[in-house]
Amino acid sequence: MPTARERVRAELTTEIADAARRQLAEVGAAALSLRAVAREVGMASSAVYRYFPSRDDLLTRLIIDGYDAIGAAVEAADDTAAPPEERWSAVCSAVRDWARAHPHEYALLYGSPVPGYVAPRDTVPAASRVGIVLGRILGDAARAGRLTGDGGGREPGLLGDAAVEVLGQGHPAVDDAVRVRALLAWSALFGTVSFELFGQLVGSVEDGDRYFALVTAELARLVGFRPA
Amino acid sequence: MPTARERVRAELTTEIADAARRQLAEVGAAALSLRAVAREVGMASSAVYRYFPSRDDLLTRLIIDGYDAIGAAVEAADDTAAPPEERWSAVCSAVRDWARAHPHEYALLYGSPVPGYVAPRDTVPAASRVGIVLGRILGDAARAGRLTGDGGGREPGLLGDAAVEVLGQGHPAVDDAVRVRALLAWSALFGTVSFELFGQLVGSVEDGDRYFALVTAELARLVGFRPA
DNA sequence: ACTCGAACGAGAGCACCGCTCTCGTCGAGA
DNA sequence: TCTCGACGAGAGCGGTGCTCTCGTTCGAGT
Repeated sequence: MPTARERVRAELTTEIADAARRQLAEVGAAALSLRAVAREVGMASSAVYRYFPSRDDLLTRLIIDGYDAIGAAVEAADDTAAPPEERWSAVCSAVRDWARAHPHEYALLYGSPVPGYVAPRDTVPAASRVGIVLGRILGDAARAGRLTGDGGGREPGLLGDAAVEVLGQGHPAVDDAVRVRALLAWSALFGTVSFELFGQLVGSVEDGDRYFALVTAELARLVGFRPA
Repeated sequence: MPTARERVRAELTTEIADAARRQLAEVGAAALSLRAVAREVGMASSAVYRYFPSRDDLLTRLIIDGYDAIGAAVEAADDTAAPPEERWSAVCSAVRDWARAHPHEYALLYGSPVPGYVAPRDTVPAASRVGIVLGRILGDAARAGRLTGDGGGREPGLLGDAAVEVLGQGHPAVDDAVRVRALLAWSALFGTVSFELFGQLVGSVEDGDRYFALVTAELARLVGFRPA
């Protein structure tokens, strides 16, 4: 059971993180100032260091929270009773919607890493949640016979254990070629969202919604989902 | 003809930009310090402002130079005499190689935009070079009958004029569905490179070279290139 | 119940940053 | 030759991350 001191410490820690998240949403990660956060919560800047050893640690907290937030949004959007194609497009839309609602947080998660900053191991589980949802859709589709597989096999040394475990595990309809296509679809999804968010498609795409719908359908075809 | 004064001014401008590029390669964009650049070229920091009105203008110069550099690399890698599939994979590899050789520059170009920074119009032509090469490959393939098109048509309001002009123009084998797939392949290419560079694929992909080769082949299939 | 040490908040200070202003110099065109 | 603009240097302003020191306060062990 936590003592009173630990409780108020935890409260203050989340209060600082919340203020930091508000500032992140306003000015972005690179302009996030620990001193301004301290001002917002009414502390001396030096006092914040009792709770976060450095600005990078504060950012790490925001990164983990961000991965958890987009992971939760994606999980909530995945209706496991729906057919794979619909689940796939729902998950894609959830990613895009979350990114558009939280552009600075998205940039912090999937944009250029802050220079000199290396993600601690703590971020890995939270960061995996989106990929795990995709893997679950893939696995369910394979079990339901809704996945067009090559029926090939493993290509040793190509993929890591994490990818194999998440993507289909040992199901015969999911070989390494399918896994590569799934990773490609995942990368393409985030590439598309990033391009839209970072303005790389300005002048080329007029109707972002329609374009994105076509892209998700194309990616579903690539992964191998097929209608019942 | 430029006066001596203009000449030495231009020289000093590029010398500052070169020093900034060196520092960019070392510490990244967010940590790029105008004062440090000034120290490297042996000036007072205030003197640099005679050549670049602000740090953002210096970054803009680096961005334009970066787009030109990756554009030149891609153009050099495109052998117009080769079959479309080979040209496509060569261009993809050129993008990846340039990105791995200049990670901080790549992050500056295709990562999160520096907060508060909006790309001036000057950057657009340089930024378009890579896309133009892709469009040229697509158009050549269509003219040579090496492109599997839907034979559909335009979808008004979906794509911008820039995309239509660069991607296939009016060739019947290139309709808007093909253009969407080309844009998707373009986004997927940069999504893949970004994920590799920013560490999002750590643990999932062991052999980056083989994975990338498979990805480019898959994307070529997606775009519709077919062997002779 | 008391004590002692750890946790805490505040303040001053260091080195650095982007940027502005002023001032002396120097050189090219009128 | 004179003049005015371009130039470089320096000081300075407000901001940053981070450290150190100093009282205070609170809680756990005796």
